[in-house]
Amino acid sequence: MRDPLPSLPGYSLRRAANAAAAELASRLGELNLRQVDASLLILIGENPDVTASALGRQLDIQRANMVPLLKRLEDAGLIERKAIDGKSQGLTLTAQGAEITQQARTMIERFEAELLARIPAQHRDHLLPALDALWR
Amino acid sequence: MRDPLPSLPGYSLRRAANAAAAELASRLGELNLRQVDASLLILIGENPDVTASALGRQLDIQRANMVPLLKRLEDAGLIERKAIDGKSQGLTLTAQGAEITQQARTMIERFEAELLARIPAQHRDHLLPALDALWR
DNA sequence: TATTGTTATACTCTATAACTATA
DNA sequence: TATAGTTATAGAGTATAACAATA
Repeated sequence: MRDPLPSLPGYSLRRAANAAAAELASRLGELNLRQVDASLLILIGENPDVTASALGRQLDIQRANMVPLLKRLEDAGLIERKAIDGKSQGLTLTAQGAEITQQARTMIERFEAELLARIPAQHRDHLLPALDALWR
Repeated sequence: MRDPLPSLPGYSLRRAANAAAAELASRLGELNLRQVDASLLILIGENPDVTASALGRQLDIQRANMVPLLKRLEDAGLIERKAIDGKSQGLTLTAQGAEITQQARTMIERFEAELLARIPAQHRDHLLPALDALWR
């Protein structure tokens, strides 16, 4: 079939992102985590007592949508909430959450290394700077 | 906030793809098209009498999900179906569909050019080959 | 007045299973 | 037996509006 779409960077960007996301989702599934769960756990681990609102701003997730995401992590025993003041809650990893987060980080690092390994060497180091220019 | 995620190519891939998709969606909205509509119209224009199943295979969209997509394009008067044999239907653009498709292609080409222009020159030509290695 | 956390809700996208009819 | 088109449905993901309580 004639298909001019793959020559478009924006189209290839979406297809590559979808392919990578599907593969990572499959691997993180072994830890009963989705990508967004892993992102939240990593950020909470790096920023103890961070608030739900701050996490949402960092990940471009709206406040209202953070509620079920955090509830899921809390129900799984991976994070804890404690009141900072009357209206804010600080989030931290539980011991179990820290352990799962470390496993997820190891898994993600391996995945990222494998992703890069698929890219021909002469293009490899250009991917991240090029992507950064598109969203940061 | 400490955030190690942007250093991960897979994460940046998703963020860049989302940012690009949101912007293109906004522009195509002026033509009352979504990205998937534009992709379908372009492929149908390039491949007259293509079947719904073949389109789905090319775009990794399942047969069942093609039904509402094509119905929408047909209801908008952009595509037509005519029986190839007892079970297959050939899809073609209507005159109006061809016109809208041309407008979409012009819009997309401008968008793609602007995307590439944002990437520093020394990285620009590496993006598409790097992405291709991740999904093709 | 702005922000935090929350509830409720709706819409889109996608995945799965099943069915009919035809090649 | 495999394929094309379709229907129905369920699950994610996301967007919007509104509310109470607090900074």
